[in-house]
This record gives sequence, structure tokens and C-alpha cells, in this order.
Amino acid sequence: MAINEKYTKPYDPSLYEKDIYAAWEASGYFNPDHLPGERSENFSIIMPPPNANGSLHAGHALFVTIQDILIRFHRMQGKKVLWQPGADHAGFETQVVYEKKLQKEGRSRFDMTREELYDEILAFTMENKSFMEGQIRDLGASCDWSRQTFTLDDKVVAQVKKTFAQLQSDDLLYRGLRSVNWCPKHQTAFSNLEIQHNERKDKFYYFQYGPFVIGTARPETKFGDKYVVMHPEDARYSEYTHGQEIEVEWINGPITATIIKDEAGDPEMGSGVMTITPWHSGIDFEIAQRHDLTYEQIIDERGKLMSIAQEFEGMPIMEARAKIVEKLDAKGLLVKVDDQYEHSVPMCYKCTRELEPQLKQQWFITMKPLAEKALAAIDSDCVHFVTDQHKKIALHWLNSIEDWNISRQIAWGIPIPAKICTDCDHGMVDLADAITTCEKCSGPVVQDPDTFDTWFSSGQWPFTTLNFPEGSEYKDFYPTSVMETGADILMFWVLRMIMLGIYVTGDVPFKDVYLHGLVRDKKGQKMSKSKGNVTAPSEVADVYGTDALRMGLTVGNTPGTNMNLDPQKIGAYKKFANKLWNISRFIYTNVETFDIASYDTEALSPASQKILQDFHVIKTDIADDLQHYRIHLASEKIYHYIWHTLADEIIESSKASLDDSATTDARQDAQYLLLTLLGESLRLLHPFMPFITEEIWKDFPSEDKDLLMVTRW
RNA sequence: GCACGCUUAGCUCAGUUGGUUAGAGCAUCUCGUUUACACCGAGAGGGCCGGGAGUUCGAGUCUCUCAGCGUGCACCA
Repeated sequence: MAINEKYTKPYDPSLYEKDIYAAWEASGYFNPDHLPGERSENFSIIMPPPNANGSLHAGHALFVTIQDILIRFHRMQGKKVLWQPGADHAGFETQVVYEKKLQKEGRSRFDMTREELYDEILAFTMENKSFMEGQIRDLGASCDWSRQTFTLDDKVVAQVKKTFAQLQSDDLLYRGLRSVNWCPKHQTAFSNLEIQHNERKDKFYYFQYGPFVIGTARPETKFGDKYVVMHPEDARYSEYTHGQEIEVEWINGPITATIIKDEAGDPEMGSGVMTITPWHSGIDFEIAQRHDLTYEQIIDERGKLMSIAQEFEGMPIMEARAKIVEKLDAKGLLVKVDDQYEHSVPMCYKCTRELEPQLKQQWFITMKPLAEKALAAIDSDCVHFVTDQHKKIALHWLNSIEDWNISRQIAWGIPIPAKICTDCDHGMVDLADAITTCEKCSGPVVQDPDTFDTWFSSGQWPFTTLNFPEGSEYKDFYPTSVMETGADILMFWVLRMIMLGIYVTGDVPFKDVYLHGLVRDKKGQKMSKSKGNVTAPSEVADVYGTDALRMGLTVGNTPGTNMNLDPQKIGAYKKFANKLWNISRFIYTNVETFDIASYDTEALSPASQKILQDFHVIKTDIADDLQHYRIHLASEKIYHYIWHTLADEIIESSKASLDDSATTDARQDAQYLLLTLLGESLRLLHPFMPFITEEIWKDFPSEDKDLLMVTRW
């Protein structure tokens, strides 16, 4: 197309983006092995694998944009660059999405075998995965698709199991009866990080329990309470001795209660006396363990009372609570009710239902030794946090880390390679699938039905994707240059990658950590489907173009803080794309007779030399910004330069020199200056707005030019 | 309870190691425009940088404190 014809129309992204991406992909330059020229330095990013269970949202668009900017910048700096993409099976997350789908179809996972469910979710995930990959391409991501990894690929699963066994042999793994966070709806346990605490006002009941008054918000758990705990120093109860037995009248008749003196009893709290329910409270369980007490399950996995509750058996919690209070009141044991009791209750982060602590045999990782090495790495800046506030949060969490429950009672995930004894419940790690009898009691064994917490495998992602330990990728690119991901998964993912990376490979998985905040709507509200305020990247890109979307997500978006995304802002960068289009039209149509290769730069006027020097300063400044992850500043600077310096000043003042009445020297001086600045500006802007810059670059008069994406700065 | 943030123009936000007259986008107002571009240009108004104290030759930036807003972790008889 003739230059004037092409540029006469406003820039229309939809005419060019698909073809340009295809040209990039066909060039092979996404793959570090096929990059042109000598490249001594390496630069690498492992892409956080998006969940393969739905469409990309604005947060995905943000991380793809930030990472692509860094990748393209370093590639144009002449580095050997790997951006390793992936897709996440996202265990529990995906299973929840799929269960909703089942529900709509009038089905339930509890009517299916684990194998049937697994196969159906696998098919569902694979379909979504390819859909999602198309959306990442649409955003312009220059990642190496030839190395794409799925979190259930054989190599990943094999390494994850190996690590599990290694933890066992290093004595960092145990299977034990512990209080776990159990969701009665989803029928699985969660790690401590996955639970959400909600403030709530509830009734708080005081009951007469023998000579004591005890308080509780959960009367329905009290059937098995046969221990009375008080602080050993509490003078009010000095007449009672540890282990002393007393007869008390309780919900379903008289029981024998035992006095326990333990420092967990807080004299300041209520009467200073409490009864304990070890099966349904982590703290109570610890007390029970300290004193070797017995305990019993009161509430079943579905949230219903068990046979110990006698007449209340089978009732759901809330129904039982009211009736038990009624009965205790009738027996004259209800002392008072406080209905202004504020407390926070643990909820399932998915269904916002109350979690029920249950005692379960689960696999736990002993985290302290792993955390200590991570702390040292962060402290010494071997892992450098770009955002200082997240370094503080990381140190705080690692310093008070708790053991990690990695067992999940869901089908969609990596099966835990272990055998469980059906007689004594003893668990044995079994990578080779060779164990047939219990090592403790010689009883029969079955495969552990549970799967790993997704974050256990994700935590090993950097080195598994790079083919640890023998792969060339691992040798060339580990530790990777920077981990860029959402600040909301700092503890879930980033810190676990650091801990497991150091543990398995002996080295940190990445040198820098760059965390971005949430993308919210223009009013600062969290985007959600139910609110209808979701900005779908694909829809925005259709209206304004991908380049405009990328700029809108980038300019002024400080690392680590949330951003409010106003579509109007993206519209502003659509205007900018068109401005650049017209700048190019003006320059190209005015240099058609000019041969830049044969122009003698010695002849350049001092004024033009000064302009080029000024440009060089800006360019150095922008490069420095990008080296230091100041993407929000770099993008604004190049925007400002192109519009308000190149267009408003340099082009405007060049018009006189390009006029017919001007001398040949003056005209050539202006032509050289404008063409040079256009070429340079396209390079600088390319990482941010890759499509339009590549398209304009096609018309740049140069002998042996390659794609702009591999043109050096 | 422990910890981490935020507060700058009407709105959304930048402001890197303290250093000229505190910036941008959007919005508002005025003027201009047969042209590279109305997806335009020139210009204007608008800010005791949350309050107070301190360090300094100099503070939006550092320290302390108060207030408001937000977030994470933990606990909950």
C-alpha cells in the first residue's frame, strides 16, 4: 500500500494486530535459541501460569503487559531472552468452577467416582487452556510458546513427587492428626492461608457447668466437653486441683468432668474457666495433647451432629444450637446471653460458609527450616524486592511461619504418592507404588486418596519448567531474572517458590521480585462478575486496540499499589496511537526523496545536533527506568516525548525547512533529524506499544532491517 | 492484638538518592485551525502536598505524633 494511502486513514488496530503477531511468531524470535546476533547476557521471566478455567481478566492483562515490556526491552538490549509461558490446572479453583457447571446441569461430584470427575475436568481444562492461550497472544505476549508447560505435565508431576519424597527423607514431612480447616460444602481441608476471617456479631451464651460458669458461642460442640480448664495461678479456683473429678449436670444428663490446670486459660476472660472441644478447635486440641486427654468428634464432615448428641443427632449446626440452648435453659443451666458478642469466624474463601475445624490425618511440611533459608536470602538481597513494603510483609510472615498442610480432599490435582494403612491409618511415602503392607502393623494399605495443594506444585514451578536438574534451560536461565506477579499471592506463591527453590536446587529461583497490585474499576471497587463492573481485556482491546490497553495499564501504575482502571484513560492512549500514526505519515511523506544512508551527518546543524543530544538523554533515562522497573515512569516519558516534543515542537518547527522555499541543506537537515527521531522513538516505544510501532517500522526506509522487536536500541 | 500501606489540582494518580517556579491524564474555560493529526493546536484557571511538631542551608520527599481510610496475619471461652 502506498504510504500516503495507508496513513490517510486513522490507525485501526484491528487491521494489523493479528498479522503482526503472526509475523513475530513465525520469525522464531520468541525462542531465545533463534535470536539473531551475539548475545552474551541472559534475561528470563517465568510467566505466572494463568488458571486454565476461564477468560483472562484485567489482572492477567496487567501482568502480561508488564512482563512483555521487560522482555521486549531486554531483547532489544541484545540479551538472550526467555519468557516461559505456562498454564495452571489450579486444583481446587478449577474444581469449584467445574462443580458450578455440574450444578447447573443438575449433577454433583459426590455422585461420581474420582476418576470420572478427574477426566471430565481434564477435558474442560484443556479446552479452556487453548482459549486462554489465544487471549495471551492477543495481548502481544512475546513468550516462547515452544516451551509452554502445563502444571500437570509429566515432568512437573515427577519432580513434585520427588520433592515430596525428599522432604520425607530429610525429616521435613510428617503425617499427623491435626486440627485442619474443613469446609463442609467443599469437603476438603485448607491451609491456614486459604481461610478468610469475617467479623460477625453472634450470641454468646453463659452456662452453669457444675460449680463453674462457662461461656461459649458454639453450644452445639459442647457434648463431649468433659474437661474444665483454668489457669494454674487463678486464685479463685485454688481449691480445685489438677486432675480432680467432679460430677456435673449437662445437656443430656450427668457427666464426670476433670479439672485441667493449663496456662491457656485466661483469667481475664469471662469467669476464667472454659471447657474444651479438641476435635473442633485447634487451641483445644493443643491443650488436649499437652495433657494427653481423650477427645471425640461431635460434628461430622457435612456439618451435622453425630450420635454423641443423642436426640440432636443429624441436625445441622444452626438448628441444633437453638434447641440445645432451649434445653439447657429448661434445665436451669442457662445463666445469661450476650447478643452483642463480636468475633471473627473462619470462612471458606470460595463459598463464604463457616469452616468447621476437624481433626484429620494430613500431610504437613515442617516449614521453619525452609523459612530460615528464605529469610537469609531475602535479608541479604539475594532475592531483591522491588517494592520494599512487600519485603517487610514477607519477612514478617516467614518469621512466624506455621507448618503447611498440603493434603487436599479433591480429585483435580496431583495424587499424593503415598499409601495409607487401613488398620492403623499410618501413611507411607511410596514413589514407586511398591508398598503393599503397613510398615508399622503389617495391615493392608490403600492409595492415599488425596491430592496436593496446588501451591505445593506451583511452588516448584521455576525449576520444574526449566527442566531441573539437567536441562539447558535450567543451566542458562536459573535463577531467573525477575518474578513478576500479583501482590495478593506473595505468601501463597512467591515465598513458597523461594523456600522450595532453595530447598531443591540450593539456589534462589529469581533475583528480583516485582509485585503489582489489583486492577479495580474506575471507582476503586473490586471487579466482579456479580457487580457487572468487569473490564474484559479482549473487549477493551477491540474498542481501543491492544497497544492503548497496554499503555492504559502501565502509565502511572506504581509497582505494588492497586490501580483504578478507567476506560477513558485507555481512550487517551488510542488517541496517542493515532497521533503517532499521523507523525509517521507526516515524516514519511516528507522524506520520500531523501536517502538517509548517504547523508553526511557532519553537515547537521548545531540546532539539530542539540535535539539529538537531548533525545539521547531521554533515551538513557528511559533505559535506566526500565532497568529499575520504573515502568510507570518510562512509559509516561516516551509518551510525553513523542507527543509534546517530537510532534509539538520538532515537527512544527521543521515545517519551514521542508517548505519548497527552503534550501536543500535545510531540508535535508530536517529530513535526517525527523527520520532519525522517528526510528529511535519507535524503538523506545516498542516494548509498550508493540503492534503499532512494528507496523510503522515496516515503512521505515532502511536497507537490511529486521523486525523492530529485535532491533537494538 | 501484631504488621504493612495510603492521604498531592474537581476526578484518577505520578513525583526515583531531600535541591530551580510541585507534574500528567481526564474534566472545565478562552482562542485558533482549507489540514500530518478534530483521535488537532496555543493558552488559562485550579494545590498552605491530611493536621501538628522536629531534623536540615533547604522537606511533598527524612523522623516523631495525631486523625481518617485501607490491607495482611493471628486470636476468639
